[in-house]
Amino acid sequence: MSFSHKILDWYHTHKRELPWRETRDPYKIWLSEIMLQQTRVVQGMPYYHRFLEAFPTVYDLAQAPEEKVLKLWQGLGYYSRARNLHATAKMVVEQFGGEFPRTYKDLKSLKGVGDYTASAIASFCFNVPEPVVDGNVYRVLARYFGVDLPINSPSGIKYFKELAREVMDAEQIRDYNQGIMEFGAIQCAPKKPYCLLCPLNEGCVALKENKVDNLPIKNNKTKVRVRHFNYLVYLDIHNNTLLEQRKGKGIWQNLYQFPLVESEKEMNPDEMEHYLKSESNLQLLDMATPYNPDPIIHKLSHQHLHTKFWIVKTSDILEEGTAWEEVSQFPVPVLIADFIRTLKI
DNA sequence: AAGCCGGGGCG
DNA sequence: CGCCCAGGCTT
Repeated sequence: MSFSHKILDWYHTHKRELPWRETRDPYKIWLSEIMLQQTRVVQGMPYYHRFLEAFPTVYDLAQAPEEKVLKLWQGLGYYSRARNLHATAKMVVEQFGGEFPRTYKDLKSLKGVGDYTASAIASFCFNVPEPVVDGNVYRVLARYFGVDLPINSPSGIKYFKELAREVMDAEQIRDYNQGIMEFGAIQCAPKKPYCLLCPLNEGCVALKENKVDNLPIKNNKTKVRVRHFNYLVYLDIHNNTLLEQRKGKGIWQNLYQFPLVESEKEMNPDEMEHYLKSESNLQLLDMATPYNPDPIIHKLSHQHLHTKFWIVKTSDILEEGTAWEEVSQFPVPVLIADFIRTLKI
């Protein structure tokens, strides 16, 4: 039996029942695919249901304010996905008459839709014979065929895409694509796959050559950058505080936060006092006090944010401020959301 | 070609 | 603590 037929057989026996597998509606498929980029199924699932409830159609999503989209996305990470999701909803409504395009090429022109996602939507919804190559597929192909090209090198990416196209089942592309990903997620797992009862163990090069733990190959380990954040949690006598929206290039674009002072090293109360006296026009009631004397270390995949929250009480009225009760309405990073939850006014 | 972009779970 | 997750965009 061929590689693809073994995948299909395994899939029909072991597939999980996932909501986006019960439909061919490109809106729902697209939504699920964007959410599942670099995200586990269990993590994305509740967001998927909440989004469909809030935005039943692409028109509802297109008409929503971006803040509402970001708020619903809060906690899922990689927020450019949410901004691109919103932009694409508008594109579909305005340029495609509310209907998703049906070809790989047109799908790939949508914001946030790259090679994988275009192939996924085209094959799942419209039976277009395009192979999907995600992290699962890289692992399955690298092991089964014994490919040691780095999966994140241009030559590796090209090679795996061509290999995926050669071994796919074009006649059953929807189930085959879902099947090979599911096989990678469940059976050919990253760590400790149970090769003893794998239906593909007979032809698996990695198993034969004892390379299962060494494939796939991936280089360029990301190194972590350490930053020191000081958030100024202003409070006036009405319990109003200040929020600002993150602009520019870096992390958390368009999300909200308290006014931020970034420093080279951890700041102590004297340094903060000095900073506030020189940079702030507000009348302070007493010294700024760190809510957490030991920095909270918020870990992103490529940055460690050593963070102190400073309570800054002022006798002035924060005219541009936000009532503390309203703060939780804004889309914020998890770091901020956790703090808001724990602070008792 | 390399870097950047979140948050969570697991061994 | 490092790796991985239904990747994509920017430089």
